[in-house]
Amino acid sequence: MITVLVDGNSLVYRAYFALPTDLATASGQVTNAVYGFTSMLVNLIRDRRPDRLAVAFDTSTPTFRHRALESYKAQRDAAPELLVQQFGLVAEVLDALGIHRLTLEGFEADDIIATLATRAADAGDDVVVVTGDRDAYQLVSDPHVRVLYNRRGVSDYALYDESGILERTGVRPDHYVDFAALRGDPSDNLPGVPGVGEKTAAKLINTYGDVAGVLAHADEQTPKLRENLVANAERARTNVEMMRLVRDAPLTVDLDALDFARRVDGIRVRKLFDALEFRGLFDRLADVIDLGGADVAGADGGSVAAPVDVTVPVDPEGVVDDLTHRLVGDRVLLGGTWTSDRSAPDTIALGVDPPDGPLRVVVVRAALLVDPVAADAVRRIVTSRPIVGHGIQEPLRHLMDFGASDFDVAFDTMLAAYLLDPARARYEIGDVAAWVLGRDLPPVEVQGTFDLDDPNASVDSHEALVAELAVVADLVAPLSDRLEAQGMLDLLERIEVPLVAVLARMEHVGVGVDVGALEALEVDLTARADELTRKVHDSAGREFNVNSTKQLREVLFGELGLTPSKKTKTGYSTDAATLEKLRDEHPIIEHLLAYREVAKLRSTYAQGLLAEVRSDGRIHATFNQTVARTGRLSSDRPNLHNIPVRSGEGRAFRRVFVPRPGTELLVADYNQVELRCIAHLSGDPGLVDAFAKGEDIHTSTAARVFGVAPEEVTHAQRARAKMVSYGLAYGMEAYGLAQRLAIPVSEAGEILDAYFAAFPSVRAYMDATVAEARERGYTVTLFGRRRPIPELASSNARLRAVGERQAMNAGIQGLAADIFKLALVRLDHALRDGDFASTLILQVHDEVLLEVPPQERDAVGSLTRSVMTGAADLSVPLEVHLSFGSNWADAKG
DNA sequence: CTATTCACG
DNA sequence: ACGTACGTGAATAGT
Repeated sequence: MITVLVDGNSLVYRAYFALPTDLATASGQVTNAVYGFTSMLVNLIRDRRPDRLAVAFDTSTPTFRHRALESYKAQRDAAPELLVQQFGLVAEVLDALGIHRLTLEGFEADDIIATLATRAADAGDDVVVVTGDRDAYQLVSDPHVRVLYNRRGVSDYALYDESGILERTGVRPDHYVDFAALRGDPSDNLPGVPGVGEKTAAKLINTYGDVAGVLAHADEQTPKLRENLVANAERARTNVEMMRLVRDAPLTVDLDALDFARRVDGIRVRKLFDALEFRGLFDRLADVIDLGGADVAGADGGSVAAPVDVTVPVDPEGVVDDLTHRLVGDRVLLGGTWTSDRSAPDTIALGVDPPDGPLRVVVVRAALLVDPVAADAVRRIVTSRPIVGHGIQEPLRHLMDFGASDFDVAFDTMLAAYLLDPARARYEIGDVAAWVLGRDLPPVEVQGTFDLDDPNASVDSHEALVAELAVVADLVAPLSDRLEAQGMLDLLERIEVPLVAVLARMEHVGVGVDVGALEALEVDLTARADELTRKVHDSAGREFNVNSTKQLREVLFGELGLTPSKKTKTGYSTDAATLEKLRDEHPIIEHLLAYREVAKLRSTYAQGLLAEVRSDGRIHATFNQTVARTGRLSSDRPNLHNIPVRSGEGRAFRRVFVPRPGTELLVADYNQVELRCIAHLSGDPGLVDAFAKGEDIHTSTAARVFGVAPEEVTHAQRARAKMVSYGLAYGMEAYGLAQRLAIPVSEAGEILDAYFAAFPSVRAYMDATVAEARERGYTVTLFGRRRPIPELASSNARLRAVGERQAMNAGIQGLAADIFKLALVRLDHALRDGDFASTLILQVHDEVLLEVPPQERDAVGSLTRSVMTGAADLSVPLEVHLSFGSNWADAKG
């Protein structure tokens, strides 16, 4: 017997915030929460197949928790009006679906669920509690109960059993309440013990068993922790009472009354869903429960299906057979699906498109590739002929796990689409098909063989994959034509396409991390963040969430009466530049700035990077080739392009990036590549000359701008010149320069004027670039890369100014990106052609990291330098700085 | 999901 | 009078 108990309040609340409130009926009734909740319910019925099902809600009467604590009451009263008015509709949906709604005066939905879960588990049911409230973790102490926890949105769930809770929280479910009481729960508006986070709370509870035990042993803790425990003992005890769910609430409903019929009055449901305008939901519902015939709708259009010959081999021998006998052709189509964390493939799809017959596809399930014979067959196919696909980087990265390494990528439809319009948010195959071919993904008529006993092997489940390969084959020619017509085919074939395998290899290899050192940083930063939080609270005279700009605003500009400077959309800004100006007004500012720095390092870098370290002790980030509108690459999961370097404190994180044993790290970076691009593009004699002579560019710029001899240039003048040079690439104005240099706008204006007087061609270039872009509607880099700038045609002057700055920047940043990409491709090829063991592991816009065995040090050093300096032939030389080291920080010196 | 803040080139 | 430097990604709070 499967009993599913849903916390209605929690999920309706989640749905409301997950979906936009412009989801409404024609008459204006907002339905986002009802819609989201109903959708969750349908999925729940589909995935869990409940025999018993109930949804519990809070009532408006106060409970013992409200009586105990004022602050507890405050938060519920804050529920938005647009949400409150949807609860009635939620009830209507549940009634129409024959799902029991439960409420109990004086108790919350949680308590009803705790009580029913306990009863059902005692009766031997398998209980699944569905909620977005972590308090429910405590219920998993019963082995018959699991929690399906809504992490965020309407579809991101995790199912926790006892070991899941332990893994997630660090404590067993029966310890959860005591753990949470120490740590506090912001979503319940219950603060915990200051200085005690997840880690400390888990350690304490696992050592002493419960809050009482921890308090009894407060003496044995470090002085600060002891002090905090003693001072907040009462709060911790109260939290336990607040968080402990009631398992014996006086519910009169009988378990058997919760049976879920799975058969409803379809007409009634249809009427309600029609009124709510839930068309798609009704169809989905029809798949999971019996609507008594009300779901019979007219057949849809029915376009002609392209025949595709698909096989899904069920064993390694089948893989070998199908690949060798069925995939005979000149090129191979490649696609696949993978796990959501991108750590492994689920399937690899391989196809051929013979000119005289239907597309032939073999869908290989990744599980079969553990067999070396199957893996070898796949490897042979993908390394023996040109590859065509849509977003090939991902499958290539996974294929490298199975030993494939030399790829000949012929065409990638995703990259082609990106070059044609780099401003798109997504390049899904369906979007590109609609855009280029003017049609949706074709329905495919699947013929072929598969194992009837294995649902995972069914051809149907691979339909999308097969349709993708079919469309890819159709897209190559039209995309090539368009690129050719726009002069970008070369850019695709000579830079973007060859780069795919290079990036896949870098992702596959990953970068080594000293996990111990990173953990030590986290511990240290956590202690300091806690300390600084206390100092901020002390200075403020009260506790508040320092991370909340809203609360911080109240403290700084309300209670403390400090002077705000700039505004954001929602109120006064509290950013670092603002705080910096207030430094002398109040001691809280110094603590705040210190806190911000430490908190950033802790959350984004210490915790963020640790979470990304794979079991091989390395981080395998993704390098995106179709994200940045300028042609740059971007990095995510994690972003390795913004590892701290400017502050000494942050630089510690570069020390944890280490080469694999037996190798050194080589860092090669272009010297002032964007400024050199400006020099080349503008042809400014002064700038070109300075670079040609190998002068320190910022010093010689300062000399010209400030009218002094180069050896007379002061540090401040050089710093100002540097700021001007870089600001230039972005279209900076006097105001912006003044802000950054903390000087009057008039003075900044004089500096800019002096700059343009010294380098007149630079201004001419900027003007010409903007004019050309306005004319064409897009900019073009030296390598032919285009960037549309629609803002230039806007009637809004502000938007137009934005477009002008983008136009100025696009040619510069884009050229630098093109040069760097070409260097990466050539360097990778040179290393592999030369049979070096050295490998590329990371790139950061103008910098590349390699792991180099000591014996290759000299050869790879000079190879890297020559490839990078030779990547483009500009009117100024490209210079490259090389350094070796045992970590990223050392190799920067 | 949006706004704010902050890390990098 | 108004805004004021380009391009990214991640964490957090709050709606």
